[in-house]
Amino acid sequence: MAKKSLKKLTEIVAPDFDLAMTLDSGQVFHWEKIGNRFYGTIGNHAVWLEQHGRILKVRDGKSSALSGLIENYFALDHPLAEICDSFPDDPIMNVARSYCHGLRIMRQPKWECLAMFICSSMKQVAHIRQISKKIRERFGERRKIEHHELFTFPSPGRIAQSSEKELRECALGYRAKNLLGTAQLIDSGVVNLEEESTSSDDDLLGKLCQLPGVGAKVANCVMLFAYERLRAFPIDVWIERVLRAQYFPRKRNMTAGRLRAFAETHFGEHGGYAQQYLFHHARMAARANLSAPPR
DNA sequence: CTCCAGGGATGAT
DNA sequence: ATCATCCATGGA
Repeated sequence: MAKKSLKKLTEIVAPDFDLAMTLDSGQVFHWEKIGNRFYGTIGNHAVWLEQHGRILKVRDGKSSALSGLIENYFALDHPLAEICDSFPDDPIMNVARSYCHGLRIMRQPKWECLAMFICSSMKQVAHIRQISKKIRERFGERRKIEHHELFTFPSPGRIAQSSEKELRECALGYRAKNLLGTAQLIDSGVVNLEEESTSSDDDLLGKLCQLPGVGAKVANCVMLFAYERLRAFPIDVWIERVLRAQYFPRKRNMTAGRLRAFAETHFGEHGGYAQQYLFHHARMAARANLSAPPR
């Protein structure tokens, strides 16, 4: 009885959910796939997850059942069918919608999401994942789950008391100064990420854009992935290419501003979901073209 | 409005 | 083994 393990295996019913696609869609960067399992942290909890059809198996590293935490993190309560129905009915959107079945926009911890998207600027997904790993290993807290070692994401205070030099050693380059500056603003209380939960979309965008290293694209990612602002429509080069090619193939002088205005009205109240589906589909199509290039 | 630094992985030669 | 490419932000 004394030796009884505190670890728990939990099963969660998760219909309309694709764990692998969700974790590989460029919204989160620290999950590691080993065999059929995905290892990672949710806040301070280390877990692994395994999907079998509509069942999600979850192993917690310490104790306590975590179904509520998991359901919230992966937004299993989002009415996905309704959301997909709200997308515009046009050819590229229809392809993306059927390709991305089960892809959900997660609810990530705000600071962790903000910090990673500051690090993401001018980087490709593979490299962002390495930066995430290095920051965690160097500044995070160690957690063990079975024989695996995972690290939590360090607090703003922990980053604030590090140095630009140390951060540069995590391959951040010029982003080190931005991450440090933002961590200091949050740690000192000048900016309170939790308090902004009640701000309007416009106010939140404005607040986020005041932080060093945060422009419109990063701010919109954080709004979408951590503040559940499902209208937020981040426009990066992938999405810009899709919008230009699919909706304005012959217009040479579509400015960035006009594209943004179009996106905000065309994709509706769940524009962020539509963006994520277009983004993921475009990336996967490009990946496929590497082995079978056109012509 | 345009131009450009910036860093490290990844793909091409 | 080098060379080109990918890319958000911020400042000139």
